[in-house]
Amino acid sequence: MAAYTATALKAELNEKGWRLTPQRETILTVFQNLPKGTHLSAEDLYERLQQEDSPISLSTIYRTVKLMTQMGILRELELAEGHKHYELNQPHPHHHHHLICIKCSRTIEFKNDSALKIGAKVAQKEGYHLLDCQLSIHAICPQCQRSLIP
Amino acid sequence: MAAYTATALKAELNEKGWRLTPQRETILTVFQNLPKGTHLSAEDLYERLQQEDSPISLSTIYRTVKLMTQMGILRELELAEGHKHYELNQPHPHHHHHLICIKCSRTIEFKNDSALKIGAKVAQKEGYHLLDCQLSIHAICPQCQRSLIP
DNA sequence: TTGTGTGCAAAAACTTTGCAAATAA
DNA sequence: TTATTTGCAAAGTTTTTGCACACAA
Repeated sequence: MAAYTATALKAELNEKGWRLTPQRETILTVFQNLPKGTHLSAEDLYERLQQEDSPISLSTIYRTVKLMTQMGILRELELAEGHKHYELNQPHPHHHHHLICIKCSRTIEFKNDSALKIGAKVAQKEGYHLLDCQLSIHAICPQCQRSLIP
Repeated sequence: MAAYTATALKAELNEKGWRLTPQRETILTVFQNLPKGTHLSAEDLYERLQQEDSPISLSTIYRTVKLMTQMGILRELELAEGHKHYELNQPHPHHHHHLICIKCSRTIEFKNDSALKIGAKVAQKEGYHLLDCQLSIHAICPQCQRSLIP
């Protein structure tokens, strides 16, 4: 299941002088066990851990998701107004993009290899080290097109 | 210069029962006169209008950029931590994407027709009404790769 | 004339930070 | 041992909202 083990996480952290803590391991595990298509906000993650009786403070959650995003382990998604969502940053065959309704936030995931290739090419050309590549389509879903509510 | 006139804006607003106000017209003009590659946060726009002696309240600015984004006139960019940036949502030959350094926010714009085409195709297939399509590449720029600061 | 839009101030929502205690290496 | 990490509480930032007045249609 785990594409990325605690051992690998530890190695990568240590390489930069950071440490593997139970909190970091727990958070990684939560994301690895999430059903496909699920993404969590910091608050979601906080509540989920409380319910699972492995509470982690909100500060630590914010610090950890930021760290993991910068390591390329998580990706930060802008799916709805007001807060960010996170999901595992998966490699090629699982990598995907999002079509998002700006009215109701209904989101559809889709895969597209060329978008990913374009991203890799542009990053390489400019000498940037690629972390994540997202094709985000902002649109209005069929239901909201019909709705009269602004 | 203006790809989109005040008259066109008024027509589009009125169609939905909204009104063309001086504030809305001013904000559209600011974006139309922005040099290529410039994007403004709500606060940037607020300060700029103050300096130009056409002050508009922050609330109105937030309300207006949101409205114009939902109309497809502006696009909302997630270029740096903490706040959104806005720019004109321009059609085909001017449409572009962003390569963003997650450490220092250094941003490079690039054009890519296929990314735009993919976006249009996916939206159509799902029956969504397309507003904006952004290929966002999150990466670390050459300078920040060399830097030792975490 | 009438319902929409604005500005103000206050509140809300989300995220970050300082610090002392805990802990991974 | 010692520098990193955590949790807590407080603060910071960005954005939204309620309301009375102004104003576009």
